[in-house]
Amino acid sequence: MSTTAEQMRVIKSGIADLVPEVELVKKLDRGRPLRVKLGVDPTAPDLHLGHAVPLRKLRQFQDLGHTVVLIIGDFTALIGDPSGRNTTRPPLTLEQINDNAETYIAQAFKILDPAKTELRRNSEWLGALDFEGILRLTSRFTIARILERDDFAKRYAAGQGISLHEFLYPMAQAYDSVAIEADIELGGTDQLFNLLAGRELMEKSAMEPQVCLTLPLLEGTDGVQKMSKSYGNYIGLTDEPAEKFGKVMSIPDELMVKYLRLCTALPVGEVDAIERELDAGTLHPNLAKRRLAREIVTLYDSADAAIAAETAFDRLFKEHQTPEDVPEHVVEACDPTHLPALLKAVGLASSTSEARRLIDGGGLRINGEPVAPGTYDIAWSSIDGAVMQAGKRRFARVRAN
RNA sequence: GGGGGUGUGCCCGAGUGGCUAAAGGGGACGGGCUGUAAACCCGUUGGCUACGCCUACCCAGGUUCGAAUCCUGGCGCCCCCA
Repeated sequence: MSTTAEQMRVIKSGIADLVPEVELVKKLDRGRPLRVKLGVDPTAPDLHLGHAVPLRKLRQFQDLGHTVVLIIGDFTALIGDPSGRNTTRPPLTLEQINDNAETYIAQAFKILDPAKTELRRNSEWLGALDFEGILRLTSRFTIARILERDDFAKRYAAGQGISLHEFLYPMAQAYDSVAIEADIELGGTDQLFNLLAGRELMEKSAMEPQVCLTLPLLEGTDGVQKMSKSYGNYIGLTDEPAEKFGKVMSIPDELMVKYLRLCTALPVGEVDAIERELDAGTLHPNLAKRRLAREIVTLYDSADAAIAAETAFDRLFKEHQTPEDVPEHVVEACDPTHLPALLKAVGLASSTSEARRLIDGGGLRINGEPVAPGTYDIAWSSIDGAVMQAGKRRFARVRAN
């Protein structure tokens, strides 16, 4: 195992906060593997790079020789983490939770080392609590303390209503830490309160309290909102390599280093070097971003897939050629063909109205040729087997059945 | 238990009887520029084989020539008092 100083350098790379740092140093100095906790909500079936951030950090811990305790919050999902939300979440059904948990685990092990991972579900101990146990647990917290949590405070002040069971979320999560005897718990910055609750509860339970490590929230491809499926700005771990590559290329420059640090397996020193070169202007941002996109595709798919994705990317955006794998649609031949209906049928537009807007806005090309605004009927001969392009990156080919 | 408020398009938010498919902003989409980045400029943003028709302002009724706007009942959310 490497020295404490070396470990700290890796651990601290890219993180938001570490409270308290001295305690982690003390724990590391003992030279024993730490129990590193991450609790996840099986609320979304598909993981994206945002979810992967804490998982990557866990992987770094594993590579340093520590043990990861991954807790599937199958019980807390019944509450739904209110963090960062301004409304109560609809609770999931047990079936949804179990299904989500399955896909979560499968995807998480694309990042984690199974040999150094202890997989637990918190229904194991939370489900065993009876009402008395719950009363004992809740007696350790005060309303005033809970209301210190930023999002609760805001919602309370704004009169938005907080369901009582949401108050229990931090306590349940804290109890997880007690149950598995965590040395350190990871989470997003919006999790700090919950992490500290775990620390406090451990102290009150006469245990050595866990250290809290927070990671910055990862902005999505829009560069503003945190990455989330509901904002449509996410890069999914199971996205097609070409799509993954393209999405990474579209992130704002300012986010590149953050992505390199939090989403790739590059050594800390190398990321530091890239950052310096970017700041100094000796490395072109576009090259750095390509490197980033390759790293990410390589990580989740393969090196070959990364090369193929980059080639396809250049073909499309540098040489302005149509991609090789255009989805083909078989339709009923019709002469003349009503273009809006066809675009809708092949999925290039969600409605005929939208299709018309696309045409009238000059956003439609057939075999690379722009279609004149107002062209709604078109001869079948000019579209049979042709590649239709909507905007810059959506393509479809049509054939008669 | 009592009193009050509020509910508009993807989101925020104007509108209090006709000129409203509904101001403005955000977002999104399309075009230009470019490194598919950012910034900036322009256009679009309910549906429909479409110079017209249909559906829309929480839901259901009603008043009216005409309602998102008025009335009745319901539902949701919020506040205050007890």
